[in-house]
Amino acid sequence: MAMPRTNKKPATITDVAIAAGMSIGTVSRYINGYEVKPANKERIERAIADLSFSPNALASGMKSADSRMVGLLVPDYDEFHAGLLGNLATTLAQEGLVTLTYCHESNSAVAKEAMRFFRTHRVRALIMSWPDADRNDITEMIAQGVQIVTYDNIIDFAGGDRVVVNNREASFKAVSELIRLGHTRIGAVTGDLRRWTAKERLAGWRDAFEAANIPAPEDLIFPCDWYRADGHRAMEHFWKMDTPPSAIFAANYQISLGILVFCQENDITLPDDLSLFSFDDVEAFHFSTPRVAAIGQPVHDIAQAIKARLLENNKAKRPATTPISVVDCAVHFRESIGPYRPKSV
Amino acid sequence: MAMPRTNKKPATITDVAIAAGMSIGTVSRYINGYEVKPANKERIERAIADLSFSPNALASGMKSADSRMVGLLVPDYDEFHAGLLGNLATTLAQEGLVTLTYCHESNSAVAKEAMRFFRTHRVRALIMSWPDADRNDITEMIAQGVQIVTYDNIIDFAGGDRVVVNNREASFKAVSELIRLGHTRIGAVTGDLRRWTAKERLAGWRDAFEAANIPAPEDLIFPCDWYRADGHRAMEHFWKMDTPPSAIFAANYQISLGILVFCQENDITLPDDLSLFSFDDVEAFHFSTPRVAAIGQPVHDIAQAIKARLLENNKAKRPATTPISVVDCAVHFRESIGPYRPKSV
DNA sequence: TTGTATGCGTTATCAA
DNA sequence: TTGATAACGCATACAA
Repeated sequence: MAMPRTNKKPATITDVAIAAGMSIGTVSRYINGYEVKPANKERIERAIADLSFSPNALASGMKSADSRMVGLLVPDYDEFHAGLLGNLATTLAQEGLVTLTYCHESNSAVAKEAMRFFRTHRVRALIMSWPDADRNDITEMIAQGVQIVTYDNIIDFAGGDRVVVNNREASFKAVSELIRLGHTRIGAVTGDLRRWTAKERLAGWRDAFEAANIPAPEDLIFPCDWYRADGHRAMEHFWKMDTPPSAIFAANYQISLGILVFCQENDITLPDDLSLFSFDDVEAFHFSTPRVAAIGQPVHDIAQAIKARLLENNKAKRPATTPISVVDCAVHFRESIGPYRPKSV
Repeated sequence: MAMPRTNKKPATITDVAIAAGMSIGTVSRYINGYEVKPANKERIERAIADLSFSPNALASGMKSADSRMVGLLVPDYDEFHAGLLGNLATTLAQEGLVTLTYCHESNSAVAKEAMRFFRTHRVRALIMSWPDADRNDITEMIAQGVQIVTYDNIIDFAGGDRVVVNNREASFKAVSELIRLGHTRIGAVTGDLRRWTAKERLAGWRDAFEAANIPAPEDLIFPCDWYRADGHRAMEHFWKMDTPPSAIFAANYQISLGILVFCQENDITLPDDLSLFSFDDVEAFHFSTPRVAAIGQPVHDIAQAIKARLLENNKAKRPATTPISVVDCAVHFRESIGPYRPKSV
């Protein structure tokens, strides 16, 4: 029922002090966990309950010049980033930290606006996956003591922390398994090769061939963007080749979904006609037939690593021992990969 | 590189005023969009750029008693809620509003903490899906002028706005289609029947039978919780029956996934052995074989409806014309449903 | 159109 | 251990 808004103003610390019959200093100290006389403590607690007082985080943040907020800037609210956000927000809340989110959609203007937003809100730290971030914004924030943590991205500015997964090694394992299964024509749908992650994942693909002493099929590298349409386009391209790949390594899950769509449309059966290994493990891969082999990024561990960085740097005020944390991925072999079999014509 | 944090303090509005050679009042007005002399405007703009000043949202929010933050309290960061968050955060950002998130995990203690959190941060509005919310918290917040919007949930307190989807009607359509296909033994895996949404969806199931003049098979109602395990348990139960259902209506996607798992495990083929219609449409349903028929909640529209509520109530300061917005779901018929065929023994 | 001055709810510094 | 008081950065009422 939309009733006229009453706007009873929230009780302030002064109200509490008056109700409890003491100075606001004492109340403030109680709230912040300093020692007060047990008798006073009780009276304060009762006053707080009576007035249903809750401290004003804005005022406290303004005075103490610490907002206790951290920003999270993601390209997208896909399954991975939603999971990251969830884990991060929850774990940071336990430390009394708030998470502000912004989604840049790979759009510079939006990202710029996001930076403005985070600066305006005086976030104490900024966690982001945005390689094109404006250098001026970043350096300005760092100069002001904002901790910058980049996730799975390399930006070479001074003062930032980095958390990454072992992209290269995990990719190596996946592709090596394909090679072990007898595949040599293994396509790589790389994602955006201007990005560090894409480069690393492709490097893992190369490593696998090198380790197996097989020349890497450079003609099967398909550079593109990160989306479904790219996976689909890659398949269109591959399937027109004289010797198409017998297996594919896809650099993220959206690309893989695009590949799956193409396979559906063209009656390509996994793993008989094609083996597929994907970076990123999503729910859809568990319910497709066959289930898709995938490299899972451990969202929980990543969130913990980021948190550790934040606390370490803020609590101890000392430089991190190492500026980069590496988190290991899980590699799941599933039914979408199978032994190489020569193409029946 | 972890360098010693410099902590250069951010420029304040006073700094800007000095640099521009005028009073902070003028600068403040410029920032807030009031008219200033063009000449002054230029000087202010330059000063702001030189100092790379960004206004302190905490201070401004404190002064104006409006944090411009809204809270979002969700049970989970699943595909649906992640989508909602994304849409909401993006659309609200366009209005200069910040979204704070908290996930209660259906846990009272966590939810309680979330309420404390939102009150402390003086959110101007709270969007939530939490039927067990503490009445005292709610009424206190409403009294203080916080707008409460419940999503797809009914809490009967005065002063709240509600946004819901047409659960009952959409369910009716889905089940009617199953009946049209010849099914009469249609199971209902209901989710938590203490919840309004669950009741509504079950009511839609009943409506369909009534409209078809068929007695509803009450023995096929399986009350449970909302998770994968519940869908699995439901199937275990059904499959032991003398006359098991030939079709199933599942009240959310997690339940459906549990059902899919059971079918995989027991070689139950969709739609030959069983038809499945699910509430909630997720990516996994598009990539399973067969694709799962589902009712999609239009996350974008829901976010817009919520936004409309927020703006309406805050801009015009008048009561909403109606306290409840209904958003229509899309009903997708897909290959997981097929004509009834008598069970071959 | 602009300047001045007050106060928002806290924390922190200083004496007591 | 506590009380009084000065900031914190900004918006705004009022005066000019």
